[in-house]
Amino acid sequence: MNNILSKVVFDVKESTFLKDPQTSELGNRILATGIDLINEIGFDAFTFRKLAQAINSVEASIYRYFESKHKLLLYLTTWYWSFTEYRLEFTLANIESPEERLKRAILLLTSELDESFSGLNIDVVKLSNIVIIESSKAYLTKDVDQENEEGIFLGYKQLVERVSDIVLEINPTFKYPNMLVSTVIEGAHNQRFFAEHLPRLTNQIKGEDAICEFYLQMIFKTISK
Amino acid sequence: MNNILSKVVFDVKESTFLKDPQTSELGNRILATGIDLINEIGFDAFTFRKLAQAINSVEASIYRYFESKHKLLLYLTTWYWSFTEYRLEFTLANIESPEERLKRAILLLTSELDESFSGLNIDVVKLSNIVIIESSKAYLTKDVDQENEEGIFLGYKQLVERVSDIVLEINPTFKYPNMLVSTVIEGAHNQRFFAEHLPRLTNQIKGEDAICEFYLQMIFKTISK
DNA sequence: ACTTTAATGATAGTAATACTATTATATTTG
DNA sequence: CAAATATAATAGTATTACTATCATTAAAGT
Repeated sequence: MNNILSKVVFDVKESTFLKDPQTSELGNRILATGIDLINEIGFDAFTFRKLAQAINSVEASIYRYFESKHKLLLYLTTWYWSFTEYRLEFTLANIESPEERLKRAILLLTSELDESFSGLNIDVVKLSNIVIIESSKAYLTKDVDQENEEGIFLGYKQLVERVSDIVLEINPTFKYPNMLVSTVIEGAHNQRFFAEHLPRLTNQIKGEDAICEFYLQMIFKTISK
Repeated sequence: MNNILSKVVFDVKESTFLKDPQTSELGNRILATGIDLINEIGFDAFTFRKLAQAINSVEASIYRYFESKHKLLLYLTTWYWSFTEYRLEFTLANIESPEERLKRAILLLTSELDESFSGLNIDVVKLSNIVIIESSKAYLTKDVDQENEEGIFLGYKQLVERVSDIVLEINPTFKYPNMLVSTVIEGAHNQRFFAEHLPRLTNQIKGEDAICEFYLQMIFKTISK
């Protein structure tokens, strides 16, 4: 799907930015180098001052795009969900069997992103690592309710509901589709993190992607009648 | 189990504190009021200055107990895991059937803590809310590896492995017991948070604790042959 | 009772963070 | 060519996350 991507714009809620960073060169540098830097030093140690230095600019200029580093994180995660939903639609296109659709969806949501996508100024491999480690910090705050009202999490909810709908196609009486899907998405992030840093909390099996395998089994068994 | 608790000491790794807060009056005030304050304003807005004011003391005194607010969070979460493991052993005592043991374990890990436990100077209901919202921030940092080496997450791993062992009793060929259990623990936290703040990511069903029900079903179906 | 020690309080200070404001300069657009 | 816009440069503020020093008080040892 590589070169199609240059023609696609991924939705990001306007309330995450003051000025759309994709519309200027500086804005794009903020995104690209921001992703690099967060990846390298972690979101907690990341500051706009450090980012400004890395792009040979100044703090004040970055603040014209983003109110705070938290808003930048929201921007990046919502961009990622929009990107993921787009990939999902591609993956599901022309597939009829709901079981096959669900399988493909779960694989997409749980596997490691390692392909590079040309035509994007955003390094999605690095971004997906940021999402694994930092995205929960985007909502685990005292501002969730406010930000939720502003619609910031709409993309994430849509993604969850899209997959939930496939679950319901397979088993219309299953009572917890959203719970199942959000458990899988967040769980897969956690397990990737555990595999690298706290391996006793997970299981790694040589020659297979245990995380994908586990969640595939889990989801199909759980929704079976 | 109420009054037994006053005789029990829960393990907390020494590397989380400089001076054991449970051994002094000020230390205990730091814990009790710290929990209140984190609960109220959230960990991000929480500072030692604010805590010092709340207990009529000074920042410097708190720093004699904890190196940083992050270490205090580690202290609280490891205390909580130790407390949870203790409750788990109580809940499983004298129960033989592994299915019943697993059921009880899952209920304990996924249900809301709302009983109060006398004989403790720590408000475990508030602490469990902190664990739901903030505990993942304790490990989602660049210091995990270091802190893991210091043994800080041992209690959590033990808890996971204890429940994993029951899973293996029921199905010795199941390949992903730790993954399953850590998915349930972290998932239950997420779902409690979603139920309150991002309800479209979960499913709520009148008259039942959907979170417990879901994870019970999920776990038993997933490990079935 | 007297002395040492330990624990806390009071105060001060530093470097970094998370911003806001102002002005100057360069670039684009109408 | 004028007006608007974007960025850079500089400065400044309040808060955070600490560290250091010294005085006071309380407890413990002899």
